[in-house]
Parts: sequence; structure tokens; C-alpha cells
Amino acid sequence: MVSHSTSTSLIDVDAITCPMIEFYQADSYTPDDSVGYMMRRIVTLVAQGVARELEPTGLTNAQWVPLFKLHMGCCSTAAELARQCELDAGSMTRLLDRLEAKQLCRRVRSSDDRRVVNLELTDAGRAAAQQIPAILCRIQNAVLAGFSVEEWQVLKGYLHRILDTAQTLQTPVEKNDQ
Amino acid sequence: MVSHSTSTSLIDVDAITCPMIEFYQADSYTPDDSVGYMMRRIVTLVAQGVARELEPTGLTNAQWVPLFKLHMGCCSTAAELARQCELDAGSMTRLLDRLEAKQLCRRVRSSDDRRVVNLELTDAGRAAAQQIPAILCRIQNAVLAGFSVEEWQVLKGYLHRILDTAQTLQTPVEKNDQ
DNA sequence: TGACAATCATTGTCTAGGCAAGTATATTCG
DNA sequence: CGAATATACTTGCCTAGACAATGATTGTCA
Repeated sequence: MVSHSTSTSLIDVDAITCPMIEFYQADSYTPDDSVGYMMRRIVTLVAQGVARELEPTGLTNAQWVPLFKLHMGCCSTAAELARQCELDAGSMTRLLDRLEAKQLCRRVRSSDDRRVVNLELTDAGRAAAQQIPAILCRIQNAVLAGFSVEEWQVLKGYLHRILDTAQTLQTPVEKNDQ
Repeated sequence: MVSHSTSTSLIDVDAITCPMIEFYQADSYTPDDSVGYMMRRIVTLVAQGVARELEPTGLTNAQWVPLFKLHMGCCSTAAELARQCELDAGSMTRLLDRLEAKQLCRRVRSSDDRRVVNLELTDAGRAAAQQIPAILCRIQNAVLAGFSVEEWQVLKGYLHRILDTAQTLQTPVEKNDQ
């Protein structure tokens, strides 16, 4: 299913493999019943909760993601970090300015490739990063209050499926060669 | 746990009415399995899809919400619009600047209360607003491809429950009087 | 080797939103 | 009535992210 209609064929693959159900219709659309609207509100509320718990560390909601990735060792340069955070390189430059101003990380110009900036956490940065997973878990466990483990797993399955579909919708063709 | 100890009672109400399940644990936390992370990515992708389809109208993702609310007649003043969009009054001022610059709405100083600015859509604004529900429905139906109606309803139920929980977490006590 | 392309980081400009201070107008209450 | 309070914007300053242009370096290939 999903069908991402990447093929150049004239046949509407969608209609064959996956008849589109009209869950929502323009003339009867109400936000409160909308999956997108509810998810958006949930994400906002969760983000606010995380921001609140993160306050003592000096980290903002925009800053903990790259800091955590650095701490995990997923990446060590600004460009790579920007890619992994799906963030503009220019935004990353300024975000790093702010992290550096807060003494949470350091920029170290690489010696073997003088274009790249290597990033290192300071002790304070490491200390802040270590608190992050506990905060994320606490908030998510809290908003899932009342759920059974089975319901949680069903929910995750739904979200995985939607995410897959949404990703194929975003990149309709791309990579047709190679 | 969590239990934010909002109540003045010494009894941990959470522990009685709802034993907290540890769905997520700090030492084994992985974003890909995380409900919050997946929802955040879905919301982002859906927003990108809406933005793309909204391009011809000249509306941005931040602008269609207030424009749509005006069109629905939910509100007619800047202050009320800001409240309904859960948006800062200052941000709303500048957002209206941009909408007005695009000739999508008009500010009309009220005569009976000279503090308030009444808002009116222009013809172009109305035309743009009319396209919104169809776009929202199209995108949401697309990302729900593969879902049965039953699954869709279960998902909505889950989201409603999470939203309710998240809202009560955000406003722990408040309104204890009145 | 030398021109060209690619990559990395930075900077400027725009939209966007939060917070705080300020102005103008209404309302309330002594 | 008049002072205090409340409400409705508005503006300035900050973080934040997107896009485009730039400079510095590295890689590629004729």
C-alpha cells in the first residue's frame, strides 16, 4: 500500500493498490476531529513540558536536539549536525553561536580539512545532555497515562505507518537514477 | 512518579487513580521508537505538504490559521484572533501587517471601542480561505492511506486521550477558586 | 598544473513567535 | 467625578529557521 506513485506509468497505482478513503471532507471539516490538528497540539504541549523541565540546564527546545546528538556521538561537525537535525546550515551556525555563548560547546577548526569545524561539548554541555533522556521519558510517560502497553504499541504502529506514508509523499520521485 | 505534587493533599492521587507505566526509560531511550518524536516528524511533514499546496494562494503556514478562523467567523478582532490561535498579541500584530500587505485582510478601527481593531477579509482573502479545508483534507487523507475507518477512529480516540492528559498536565491547578 | 566543481562555514535578509514595555482607550469603584 | 485597573493593540529586542550569496578550502579531471 501507500503506493507513493513514483512510477511514470499512466496507470493510477493508488487506485489499484490502495483505494483512498475520504476520512475527511472539505465541507464537513472540523479541526477538533482532525488527526493533524490533534497531533500538532500534542506536540506543542509536549514541547512546552520539555522546555519547562529543561529550564535549569539553560537549554532551549531548539538547542537540546543538536546538543544531545553531539553527546550521542552521532556527529562531530557543524555540517553533519545540521543534516541530522534537518536544519539549515546558516541556522546551525547561529545556534552554535548561542550554545558556545552559554559555554555548552566549543568550535575547533579541523586541521586536516580547514573548511570544517569540529564540535566538542564542554563539561557543562555534557552535564546538560545527560539529563535529556530522563526528561523526554518522563514527559512522554506522563502524557501516555491511562494507556495500556498494548494500546501504546498499537499507537506506535499507527505512527510508524503514517510516517512512512508521509515520507514517500514528500519525495515523490527523486533518485530515479543511480 | 511525576506526580508533580500539584494538589495540596499529601496523598499521591496519580498513584491511586492511574499507576504510571514506564513506557520509556532513560537508559534505553531511542527517538525512533518514541511517540513524541514520530508525531513531531509527522506534523512537520504534513505542514510541509500543506505549505506546498498553499503556495499558489500566497499564504504561508503561519498565516492560513488566522485567515481561516476569520473566514469561519470565529472572531473579528485582533486580540480575539490571537487568543484563538494561542499566539502572542505582538506576533499577531505583525502577522496582520503581512496579511494586510498581501491584500488578504483589512484593519478597521472600531468606532464604539476605539482600542479594538476589527478585521475583514478582502475578496482575495476570502478566495484563499475557501481553498483551505480541501487542502487540509487532501493531505490528511493522503497520510492516512492504508488505514481502515476503524483504525482511524481508534487513532483519533488515542489522540483525544493524550491531548486531554497533556492539557491537564500543563495547567496543574489553576482556577482553584471561582 | 590549472580550471572547475563541490563542500563547509558564515553572513544578510526575511518570516515567525515569545516577552516586556509603552500608549491609548474603557471600565470600575471609591 | 476621578483614580486605579483592565483591555487592546503596538513596538523593541531576543531566539529561531529558511533562503541566498559569499569566501575559503578541497577534490576532480582534462
